[in-house]
Amino acid sequence: MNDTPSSATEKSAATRRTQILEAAAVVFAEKGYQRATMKEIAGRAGIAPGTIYLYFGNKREILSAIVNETETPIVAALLEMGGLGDRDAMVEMIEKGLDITEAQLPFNRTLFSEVWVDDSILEESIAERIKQIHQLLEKYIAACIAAGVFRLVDPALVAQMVMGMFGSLIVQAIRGIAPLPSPEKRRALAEAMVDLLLDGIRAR
Amino acid sequence: MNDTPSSATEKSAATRRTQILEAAAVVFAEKGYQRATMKEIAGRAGIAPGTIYLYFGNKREILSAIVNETETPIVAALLEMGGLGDRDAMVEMIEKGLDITEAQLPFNRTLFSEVWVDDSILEESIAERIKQIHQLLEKYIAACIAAGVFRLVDPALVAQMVMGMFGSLIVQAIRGIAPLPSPEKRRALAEAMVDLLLDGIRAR
Amino acid sequence: MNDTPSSATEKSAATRRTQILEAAAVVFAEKGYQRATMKEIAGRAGIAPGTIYLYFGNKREILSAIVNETETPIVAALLEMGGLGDRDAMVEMIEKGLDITEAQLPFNRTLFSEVWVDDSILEESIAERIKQIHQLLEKYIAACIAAGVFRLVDPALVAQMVMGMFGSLIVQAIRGIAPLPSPEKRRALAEAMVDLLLDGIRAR
Amino acid sequence: MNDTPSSATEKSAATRRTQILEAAAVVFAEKGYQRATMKEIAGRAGIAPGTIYLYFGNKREILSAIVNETETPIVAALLEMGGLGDRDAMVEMIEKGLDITEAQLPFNRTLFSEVWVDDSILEESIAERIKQIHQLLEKYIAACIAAGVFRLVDPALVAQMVMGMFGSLIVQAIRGIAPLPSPEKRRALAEAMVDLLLDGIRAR
DNA sequence: AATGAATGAGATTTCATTCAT
DNA sequence: CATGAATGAAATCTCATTCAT
Repeated sequence: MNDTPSSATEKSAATRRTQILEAAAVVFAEKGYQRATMKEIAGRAGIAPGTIYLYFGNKREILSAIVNETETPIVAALLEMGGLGDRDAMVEMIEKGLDITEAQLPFNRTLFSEVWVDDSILEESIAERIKQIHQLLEKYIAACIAAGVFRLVDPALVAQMVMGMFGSLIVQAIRGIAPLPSPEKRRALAEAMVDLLLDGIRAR
Repeated sequence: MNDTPSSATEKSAATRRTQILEAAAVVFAEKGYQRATMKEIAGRAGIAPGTIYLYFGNKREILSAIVNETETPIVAALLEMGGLGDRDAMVEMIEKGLDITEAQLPFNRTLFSEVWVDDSILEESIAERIKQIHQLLEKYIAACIAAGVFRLVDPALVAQMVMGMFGSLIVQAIRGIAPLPSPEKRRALAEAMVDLLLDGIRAR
Repeated sequence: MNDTPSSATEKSAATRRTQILEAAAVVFAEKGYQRATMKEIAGRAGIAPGTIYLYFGNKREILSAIVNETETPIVAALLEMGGLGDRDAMVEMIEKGLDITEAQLPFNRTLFSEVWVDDSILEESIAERIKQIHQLLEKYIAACIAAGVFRLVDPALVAQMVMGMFGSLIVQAIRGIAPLPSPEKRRALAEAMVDLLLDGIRAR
Repeated sequence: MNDTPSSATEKSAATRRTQILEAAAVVFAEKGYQRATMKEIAGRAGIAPGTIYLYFGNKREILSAIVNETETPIVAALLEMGGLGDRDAMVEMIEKGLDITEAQLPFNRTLFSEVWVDDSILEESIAERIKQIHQLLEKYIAACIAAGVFRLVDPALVAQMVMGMFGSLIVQAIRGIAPLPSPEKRRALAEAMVDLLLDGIRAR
């Protein structure tokens, strides 16, 4: 029988593509899009530079692929969220968001490095997703208000605030300033966040 | 052998430095650090590329200078904040923050484009400032709790949330997705943010 | 482990070679030698790139083969030409030359694109043929002079002029500036050319 | 006073441009456009590769510049030609054409190597010139016919034949197969060509 | 014999940096 | 001090050729 696939040769086309995307995501995350070189991406993927061009037309296309082909499970999670204004549902939602965030760290780091200055990618993909999340949140909040569970606030503003809260966590983690809390502590964090959001900070 | 200052070209060393920094900040903001060329910076500053090297050792040094020499009036503003848990003081603080944010948009955009992937600059300067702001906020919140104006929350968490809320506004403005609200509307926004923070969203 | 010839893929070695040469001639004609890629040649031939190397050592060898293995029916035609100084024979010859020229357009275009700068191929093959044609023409003209049908002119010069006349037609057709005249008009053109050559343009 | 400019530094912008064009013309003529490398052009011009890009946007632009900025004194010569059907005028014209041809050999060789497969350049510039020459010749011939000096021939056909005659000389010289005749012999050649054209080859 | 994915040398082009003026 | 032409290292991308299957 054959020996275990040890070299780059033994990969299907789909696998090779993924292999390149994964290597690129890592390098982009480390160096940023501009500083990342095709040579380094190839090296990290264990293939020759030219090989990349069998799967992607150019460097930019790799970035697009990363952006477009990476799933956003956060959206799926939001869609499934039930229980209007239910504290437990919200806590679980936030906790799930933290888990997803951790899984997507390299992806997010890539985004922030280059997409930031590339309007075409931003407009096409990222903005779209952010808007989607924003709208889902807004709708949920509006529904809670209609149901009398939340008081009369501006749903758009609250949605943005919630995303900002999340963003601050992501940014820190991406930048390595502070790691995301360990899985065990995430429930506590999620509860604190939800309580803050629900009841504010004013003493009563 | 000529000596009489004949044109507006005559500048003191300090002025010339500033002139370069301002031009660079604009170009960095538009193109990102990597895509910005020394030629364009020089062009925008109205001088020759070679001249830049009389004032800065290399391109990176210009970025460092921008980061390090740009003031952060937000810190000063925080230090002056009085009135523990006073709604009006908080509203005014937030409003002032929005004004400062607008004034610093190009600077912030520069940061996000490159500093993001440059640990040396980040660690040295940016993180320092962010921590400073964070600590000031945290201290203020802790004081409010001690004074019995805020209920017993985690000051660090609240500080981070507040910064995240702000961040979400800044990010949108930097990216041009949505402009900052006009000065007239800022007070209303600030009030909504403060009320949200103080009382939460739960109906009562 | 399959073996039964199942498709039209089965070709004898000679046929496969020809198949490649034909595909290459077309691609060379369209793109020029340098711009033509092995992949495109393979694609046009309906085979894989690697297969080409079973029949040719490298790209250049394909070009050589095209040049060397393509017949020059013009030479055969010249050899058969009879009737010293006979207008009809000359007209028919020229007409035949036009037909052959049309049939060889892709081949000629290939030559002009690359052989032009490749002395080895030029010297080996092309120059040889041109000289051959030149000499046949020269000999014919000399014979006509000896027979008293042509006046005393320099046979070499006339041969070159005749080839130049032809060349001007070929070049235009190759370059697509003006198509070769339609078969019906070719006789008229051939007659005009022959009359021009025989009697010149001076009014008498 | 200063020593004679020995290095590449001592050139005005216009001279540097010309210097690059001349080097490129030589390399293009030797290798053809595709095979010519920027590195070699730079080497031949005695400058660094990057310097070329201070004067030309890309490789193709160099070719265009050669094509467009090279004069065609042949047109000027044709315009000045007097004496309808006058043998001496025609002889002188042809002789001048041979001189010009020699002076433009590298330029012409460049054209043939690449322009051949580049329709954009061909259409824009070359075809234009060829047509111009063709029309001037045609007009001249038509005038001679009208004046009764030439018999009733197709002016377009004769123009094309004349250009073909010339072309055959040029091609040989460009390819190095046979040099152009020495200046002393050019008058004899020109006379032979004119006589051939005027009186044909038929014995009388 | 045939395949076609992989290779990697080499080409074009960019741009931070230098230095003679 | 200031200039800006020149540099040349380095990046992206192409494609003839190889070779395991």
